[in-house]
Amino acid sequence: MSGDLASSFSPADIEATLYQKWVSAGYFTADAASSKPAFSIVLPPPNVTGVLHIGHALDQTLQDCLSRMKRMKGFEVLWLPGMDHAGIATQNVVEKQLATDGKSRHDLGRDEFVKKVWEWKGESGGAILEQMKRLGSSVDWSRERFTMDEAMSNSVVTLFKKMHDAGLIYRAERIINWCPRCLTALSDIEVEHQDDSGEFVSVRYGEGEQSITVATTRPETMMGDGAVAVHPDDPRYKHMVGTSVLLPLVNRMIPIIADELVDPDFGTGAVKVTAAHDPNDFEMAVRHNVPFVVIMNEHGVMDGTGTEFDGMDRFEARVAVVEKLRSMGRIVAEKRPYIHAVGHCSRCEITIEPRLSKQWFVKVAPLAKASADAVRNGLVTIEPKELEPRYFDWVDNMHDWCISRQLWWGHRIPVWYGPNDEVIVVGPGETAPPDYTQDPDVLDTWFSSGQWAFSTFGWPEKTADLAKFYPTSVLVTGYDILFFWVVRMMMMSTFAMDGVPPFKTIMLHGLVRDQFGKKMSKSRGNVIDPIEFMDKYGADALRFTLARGANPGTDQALAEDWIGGSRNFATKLWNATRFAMMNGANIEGELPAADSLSAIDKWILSRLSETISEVDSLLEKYEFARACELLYHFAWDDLCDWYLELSKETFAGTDADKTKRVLGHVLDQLLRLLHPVMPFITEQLWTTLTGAESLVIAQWPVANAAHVDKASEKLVAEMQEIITDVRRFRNDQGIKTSLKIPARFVANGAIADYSSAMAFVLRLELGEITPSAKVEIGSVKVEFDLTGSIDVVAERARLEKDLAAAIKDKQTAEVKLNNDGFMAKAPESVVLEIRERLAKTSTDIERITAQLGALPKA
RNA sequence: GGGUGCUUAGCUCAGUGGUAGAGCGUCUCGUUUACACCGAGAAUGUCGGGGGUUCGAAACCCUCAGCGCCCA
Repeated sequence: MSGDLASSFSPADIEATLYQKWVSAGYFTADAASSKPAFSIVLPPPNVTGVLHIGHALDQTLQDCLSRMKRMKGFEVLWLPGMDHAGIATQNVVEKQLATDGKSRHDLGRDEFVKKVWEWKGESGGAILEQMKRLGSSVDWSRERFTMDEAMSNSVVTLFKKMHDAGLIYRAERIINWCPRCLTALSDIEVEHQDDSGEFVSVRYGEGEQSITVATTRPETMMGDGAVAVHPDDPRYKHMVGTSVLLPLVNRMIPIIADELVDPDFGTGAVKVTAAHDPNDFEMAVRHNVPFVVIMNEHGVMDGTGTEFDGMDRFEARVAVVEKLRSMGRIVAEKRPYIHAVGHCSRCEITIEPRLSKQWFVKVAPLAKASADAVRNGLVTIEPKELEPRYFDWVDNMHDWCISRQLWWGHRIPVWYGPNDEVIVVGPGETAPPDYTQDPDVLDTWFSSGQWAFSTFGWPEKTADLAKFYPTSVLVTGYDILFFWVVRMMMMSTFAMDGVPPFKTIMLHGLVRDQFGKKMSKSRGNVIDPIEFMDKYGADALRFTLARGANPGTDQALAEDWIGGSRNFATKLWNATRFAMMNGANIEGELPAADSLSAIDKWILSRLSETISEVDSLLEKYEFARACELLYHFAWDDLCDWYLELSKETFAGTDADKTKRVLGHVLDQLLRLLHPVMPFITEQLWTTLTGAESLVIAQWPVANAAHVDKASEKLVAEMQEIITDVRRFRNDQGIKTSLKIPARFVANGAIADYSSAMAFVLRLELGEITPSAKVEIGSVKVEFDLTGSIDVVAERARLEKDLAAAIKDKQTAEVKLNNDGFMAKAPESVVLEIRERLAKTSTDIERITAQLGALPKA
């Protein structure tokens, strides 16, 4: 049967074929009518413009691990894939394409442009989904969704109307984040704050007694000032509150107002109030009836001030205004560079301009409260729990959400305006009166992706999918989008689904960083391309590395060397399975009864049983890293380095049937356990070993408690100690590993039965000998007949090192046992353990001392 | 400024009260018929500093220092 496995493992030879096999067999297709319990995950939809990056690879590896494990556990698993239409990002891509022909979207017109975007999507969009297949993601392709699909659109319009009717959507004139390049409003989360180098200028307003100095980073907006504000308790300005000062450049009188919002310790303690161009100023203006003076157009160009600055870009104007003020002697102080946080468009990086405009908003307070309560009441669990405070911090302090975008690519706002300013929301299947016109804007992308957990199941129709798979079992995503997407999913789902949140658990993982823990970025040149590494090392190696690094909620560093290490692990599995099969490992019939097995067989079954229960419980707790670590060491250390080695003597003999069966069982179970993390290689090995159809639909291992055998574990631990010590002796003595040494075991009890197994591993020739050297471990003595004399210096060094270690251990134990407090208060088991340690070290010291004394003088 | 983490072997990180661990790297030896993508052996840590609690602290508390992230 081993002929079925190539002599070396080549991932590229099996991956694509196996994936195709799984998809064709329909293993990933969920059945809503199934009687099995449901386990569902919706894939956080990647942008249609995106390519697979290492973060996706991590995210999907973890989701696939869970999906595959649950499938093996007998759940009806649905992992639903799809993509996000990514409004601004996608529109930008297509606009850029048009620009190469010197065209803008306006040259095409709205309908033509949207058609163009769809064309682009058909040709180049969604490359990422093909790349997912490389990873082995077990998603249900028959249910692939796109946030701009008609069904999604139906959901979006229905929910918009429902929210509007509930008073949760309103239209208002507010200061919003405006991108002067994308020419659209943005929500708070689409703005990235960076520390920029700017300037901080103090300008004197007014004349003589009636003057006040304001400090600002945005002098160019002063022509839009409607007031100057001070803190009500500020003694410097108290007498001026209620009076007016002259606003330079435009020569307008503006009032001095008092507002708590002003920080008297900041700058001069007096700030200009530019109601139409700053969110804080806007708030103050509303409180004090300060007029809104608009001085800039949508492109960020000065407009309507009636000064020479009209027509200048905002940054040009900033310089020019300060220059003019300086010539007028009105600049009191200047500070450059002044480092402060400035908002940038997350899509094009241009500086955001706060802009007064009429937009649609979601009133988030009641939604956010329901979302917070769902977690507080335990309806939804956040894993790891340490990230809960971050979640609460966010949902408890949320601003209303601006959802209208001045774009063409997206779900059009289902609002129509009548000739006399009537406003109606047109739901699915409804039509607006003929003389009405639709709002030209589209909805924020998050408004549709926020519905992903139920719109994908066919809501608002009462579908079988919805009934079976909502709420989803777990959401797996990076903590970096907790506030972007997760919170929106929570809010919209909980509202739409009558209080049932979209998932039972939110499992948050960290970011993948470079080998030094630095953020990956194009400019640093430290970006790891998952495709490149899958080509080089195989998908399983990449997946194993990522899963092994995935400690809950924390970032992980990733280096090519470590992926190489996982590839080595895959190769190890391959070779071990090949070797096992060459030796007749099989799964025929029942496992032999425990009392008929050797201690070595019983030991590996015991270790297997422990590994199964630990790995299972760790995976259920989303402890991927620790689960992988256990599997790695069970496979490499216990199975390969010890069990296979210790079994070689048995395989060389005539009574190997039971061991062949045990080995077959252990491999069978191990491959099942590893399958969720390393689906390809395990499938190949397991189907070869068992001849069964597929590991994808095989059963998840269940620990057999009866196999746990502490006595055998202790015995094998003793054997390991003996073997290690003899190896060290051989090594210190410079005896070639290939050289067989005549030797004899002097041992009593169970350990004596395994002399030949140990001798095989150690390359000792057992027989009656005249000993010329020995190694003693506890009560076991291994004597050797070395033809020449031994290297006394090396042997003395070895023994002295052991002696020193034993003396040190003995002292630590003595100190504890002589400590009255310890004896009085430490639990009995601990005291017992220390006593045993003392006894062991004492005999060790005696024995080693005697051995040292018996050594010939150098 | 508000919040929240982190500091353990050369690097990246596990380790929630009982003799300090892993992977990668390093050194020595090795063509032992699964595997050199391997095997065997070895070296390496006042667990950031200081104080405290405790019979016992890498772990719990206080404090200082340094680094990071999120939000403003």
